[in-house]
Amino acid sequence: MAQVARAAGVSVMTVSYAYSRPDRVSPEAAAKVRAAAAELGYPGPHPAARSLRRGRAGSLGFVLGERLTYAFDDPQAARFLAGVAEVCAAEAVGLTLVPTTGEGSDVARVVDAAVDGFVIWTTTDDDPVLDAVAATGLPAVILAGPRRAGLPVVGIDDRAAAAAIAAAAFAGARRPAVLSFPLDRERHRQLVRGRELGRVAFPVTRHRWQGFVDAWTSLGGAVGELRIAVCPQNGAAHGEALSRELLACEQPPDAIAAMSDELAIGALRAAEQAAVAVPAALAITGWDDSDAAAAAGLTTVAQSLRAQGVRCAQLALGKASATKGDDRAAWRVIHRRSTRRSASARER
Amino acid sequence: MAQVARAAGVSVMTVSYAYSRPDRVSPEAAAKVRAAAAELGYPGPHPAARSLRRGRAGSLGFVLGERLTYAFDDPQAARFLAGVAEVCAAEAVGLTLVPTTGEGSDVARVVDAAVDGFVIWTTTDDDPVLDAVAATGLPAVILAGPRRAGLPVVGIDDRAAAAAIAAAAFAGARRPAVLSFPLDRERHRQLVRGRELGRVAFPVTRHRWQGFVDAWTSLGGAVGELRIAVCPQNGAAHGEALSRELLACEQPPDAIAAMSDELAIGALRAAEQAAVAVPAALAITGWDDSDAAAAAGLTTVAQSLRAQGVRCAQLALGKASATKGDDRAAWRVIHRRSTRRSASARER
DNA sequence: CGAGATCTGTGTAACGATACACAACAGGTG
DNA sequence: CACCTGTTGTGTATCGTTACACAGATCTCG
Repeated sequence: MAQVARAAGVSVMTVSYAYSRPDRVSPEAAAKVRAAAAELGYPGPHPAARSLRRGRAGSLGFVLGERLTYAFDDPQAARFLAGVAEVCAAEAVGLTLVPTTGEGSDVARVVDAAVDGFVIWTTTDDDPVLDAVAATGLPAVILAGPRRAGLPVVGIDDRAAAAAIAAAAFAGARRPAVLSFPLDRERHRQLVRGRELGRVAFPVTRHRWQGFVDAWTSLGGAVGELRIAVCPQNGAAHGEALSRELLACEQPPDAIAAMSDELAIGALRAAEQAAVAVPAALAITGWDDSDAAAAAGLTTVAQSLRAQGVRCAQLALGKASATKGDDRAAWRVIHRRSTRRSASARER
Repeated sequence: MAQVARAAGVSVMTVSYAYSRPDRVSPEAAAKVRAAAAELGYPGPHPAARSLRRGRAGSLGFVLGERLTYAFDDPQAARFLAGVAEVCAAEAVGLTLVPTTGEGSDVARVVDAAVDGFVIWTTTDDDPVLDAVAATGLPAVILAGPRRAGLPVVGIDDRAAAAAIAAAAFAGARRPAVLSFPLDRERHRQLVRGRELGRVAFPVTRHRWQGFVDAWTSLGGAVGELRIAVCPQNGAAHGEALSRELLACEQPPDAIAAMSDELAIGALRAAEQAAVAVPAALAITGWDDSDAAAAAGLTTVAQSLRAQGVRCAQLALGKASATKGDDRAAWRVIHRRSTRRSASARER
């Protein structure tokens, strides 16, 4: 920059202003600076130096407990990130996906991210990444996730929503089952009975599970009767595989509540292959009201992950102020033909 | 850092080494530093300062000519980004999505991104963002896009692949049509005849179009007979809407070659609704071999955008060296039941 | 016509860290 | 015991900007 200043016959500050606040310099001076810069091949202010001096990075950090590619493998994450990205674009701020591998050693990397705040994808209660983020002292918002002193949480009331959708799924059922997200980072794929579940490290999974239990017990059932199929990841293929296992059991389920539309659509496919009638012999519910859910006629929980992404980003960038307590987003159950609507209506 | 050094009774350099190269200091010194840092609430080295001094940012930039949310709205972009993210995670480097709105003024923002290199999503030939990226002097790789002096391009031979898939789509057809990506940033949604196309600013769209023309003319047809439906964005809903328009014409097409599986799946839906038999009355082809294409029995071009993402990221991070000329990825046509396979075989 | 407001240009002092070179000391070795 | 090697700790210089305060020139307006 000093060289450009010399070549242009002006001071460094004039050069600096020519880039960062063009209205602060005369058109002539600006022209001289541009010419000198072009001559010398000066690429403009160095981002790191600018960021150091200004005290802000011009980017929002996004953190997952999972390995980084998860952000693009899970459709729910993509919907959420679209909302985050929307705000970033509007504020002319970058979106930095902090590199994570899903192993423990990532903590240090969080600290190395040049960002002005963090949005944290829902993770386990004890994820060390949360401590690392908190240690930076930067504003951070957690999606639907574990609560951490001082950090706002955005999300819906998963337990209540789960109870509401499960009421539709389980009405008139005798052998209910659940297609679940992972319980923790270790146990990834299995079939369990409701009683044998043990500790569930992911708060979202835990809350939805609790809601499903609420619904079933309030219909007069026992926790032990609920079967739970844990899918290793969100995705129709996983839902299909686990549903096939469920349907191959001696006493196949007659109702499946899934924690996402993708898993539920997998269940629909498995039912079709096994020639099981939906909803007559098997009621199925999803979660999220994706386009595919609408096309498939799936009863589901409508929530806008995109809107929640927007909210998280605004909070993390200080463009909105936090509400007292959690930031509860709206949700509602959408009844479609994958559940025995009339039966459910009769029961009430 | 100076404060921490004083509190710990060591020099600043010892503190610095304690964070960046723990093996360089004795365990005792490291412990003293940790203790002092915890005491003072020192959050660790400032990323911008570190980045300024070290001369690297620890992040890879991703640039789209479109508005930023496009990265999560287009399934193809998501697949590609998953590959990019994979490399970033492995190299412990961040992935910074550079904010763009799709308008002209974004150029300055590219320069403000603290990154070590750029991966550029396919864009128009004259996108000013390309100049801005080139001006930074940082390594940059363009996906399938316009070629720019010095910047490597990664992609498949779109023209050849388009000719190959269109041969399958158009075999035995009399009224061929194309479901296209946008032609340029202005004209977004329309039905055109092959002749009236004018300049196509997106190289990918142009090359595929040329390939489609190659195929049709080599079957003895004329360019003017080819109809082209320009979809405003990649997505099944757009493909469906435009296909409906095509099928509602006086002389509906009997073959549709789409530039993506998503568009093609929209065409399949439109055909179903209009009760048009596929492939008997209407052959349909896609592009990309997504899971949905396999499920729908769609004839398509298999290419791995994820692998191309990996390649781009490695090149941009200097983890692989460029080949001479373009970096051509592999592709092949997968024949499924959406085209008249036997007819096409007979023709040969 | 003079007081005040506005515009434009300048010098200095940080922002917070690390590369490098060197010093001090420990231990191993012939 | 001199010599070499490896380990650990330390100062200094520097990375490239921009905030701030101030000075001079020009403009505005009663």
